[in-house]
Amino acid sequence: MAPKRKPARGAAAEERDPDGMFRGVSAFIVPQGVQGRRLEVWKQRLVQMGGRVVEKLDKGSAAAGVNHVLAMDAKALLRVLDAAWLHRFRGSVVSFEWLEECLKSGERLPERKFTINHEEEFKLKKAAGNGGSGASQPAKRSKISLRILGISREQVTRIGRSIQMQMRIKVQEASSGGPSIYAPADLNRNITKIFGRLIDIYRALGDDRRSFSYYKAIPVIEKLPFKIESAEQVKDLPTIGKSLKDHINEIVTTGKLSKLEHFENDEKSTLLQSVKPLPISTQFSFKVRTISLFGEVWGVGPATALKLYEKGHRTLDDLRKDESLTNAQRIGLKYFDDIRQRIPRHEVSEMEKFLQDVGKDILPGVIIVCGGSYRRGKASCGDMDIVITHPDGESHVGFLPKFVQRLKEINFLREDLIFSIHSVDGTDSGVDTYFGLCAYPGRELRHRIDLKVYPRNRYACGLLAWTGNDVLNRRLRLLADSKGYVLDDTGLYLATRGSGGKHAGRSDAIVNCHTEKDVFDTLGFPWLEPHERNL
DNA sequence: CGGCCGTACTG
DNA sequence: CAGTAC
DNA sequence: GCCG
Repeated sequence: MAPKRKPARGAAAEERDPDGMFRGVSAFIVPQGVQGRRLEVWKQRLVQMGGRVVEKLDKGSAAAGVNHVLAMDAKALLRVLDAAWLHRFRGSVVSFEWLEECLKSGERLPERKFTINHEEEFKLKKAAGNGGSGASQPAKRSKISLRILGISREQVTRIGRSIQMQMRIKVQEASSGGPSIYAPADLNRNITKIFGRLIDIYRALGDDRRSFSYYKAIPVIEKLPFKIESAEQVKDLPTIGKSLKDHINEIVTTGKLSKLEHFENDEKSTLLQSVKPLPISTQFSFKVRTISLFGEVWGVGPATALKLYEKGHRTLDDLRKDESLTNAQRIGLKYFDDIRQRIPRHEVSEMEKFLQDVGKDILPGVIIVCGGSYRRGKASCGDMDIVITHPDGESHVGFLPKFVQRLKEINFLREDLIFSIHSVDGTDSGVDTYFGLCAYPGRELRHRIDLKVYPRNRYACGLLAWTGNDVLNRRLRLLADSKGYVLDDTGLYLATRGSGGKHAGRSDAIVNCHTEKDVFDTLGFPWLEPHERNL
């Protein structure tokens, strides 16, 4: 991210003493509970005396060198910043009193006495009302024995599943004890629920970009410690622009969103609408739902889902009869219900161990790690992402085929989706890939599993990419790009830009990164433990 | 207004 | 190549 | 959809 600092407005008029008492202070100011006029004066003073005011806090990443957060009190503070962020924040969090006293006395007073105890306030709030959630995640290896027969068969509504599942998980994790860090719960469900539906609708229609905009807004809204009652409270939140603000306004005033009603009731509002003048009816909701359902089949995306719908298919059973499906799609269909089931963490843990045992038998020293949401500490996983390498840098070659074969022999791997080998010929950076279905030993229920084998010198980037989450991946890649690199799961490269502007390509040589930390360091991104990568 | 991660497999 | 997936 |  290009470090664009915005000089505090008005500071230009006065001159600035870089050695003033606020030298080194880089502050974000929570503008609540204080008059704007007064605020401006403070900002001005701060800057005049060597400080810096950061106007916008880019949450998620460590906000551009901010080392002070100033607020009226804990309450105001938590209105704007979420507890999790504050918990991670290493600088001082002090009340405006500090600023006032410093200005009054003319010297920089110790900050200790003015520290805002937000942790305490948060706990109080939590105890008082809605249950907060713990960002606990220790996730030690649970040595639970395997004879657990029941598989939770919660019937997830087809529509809105992704969001709901995310929430469910969050709640699940929350219930384990530990120091309470983390954000509030359900307030504003009225809004996020509707956005969740929009996400699915737009995704089903193939408008991923738009879908993603709603997707990004949800966590931002969820983190708010209060119930939104007016669009005003939300107007300059990141990810919430004109349109979303209007949506929120409508939802909080009328309780619903006409746009969504349209989508669900009225055919004519569709984006996919072609020439035919379809009769107004409740068909759209049905169509969206159906397309959305089809799109949940592995290998079926928006385009294919639409084609299938227009062919007249309406149910998954209809699809089963269709001849045009690819191999993988057929498998996805056959095990549709299986794949949908989430895998309890302890089972993933056992399967990881199992894979390690089988692996080292074939190739001593082989490193096999389960990445994905499992590595990020989640309580349950949608699939398993297995990342593999070997310390010696060469004997990983040819491992995957043997591994897969063995895993099939012992009935762990069941169906193939994709299988490609490059370690031998050296193409694709020598990365071998297998996507398929597996079953927990002794069961038939299928799970999605991905196996990726990397040469040791590319392993760090592979592990990083396959641990995710996708938001972090995107952020890192963007950051890499801004710093003249190209990052993907096979390595970190020096970008070779053509004479023009755009990314022309990348150098052949990878920047040496032995560990994930090396990648973070090279990019200048603050290190995040795997469990901190749930952005 | 254009960009929105970057790359590989399938058919 | 478009579509899909990660 | 949002952002610069």
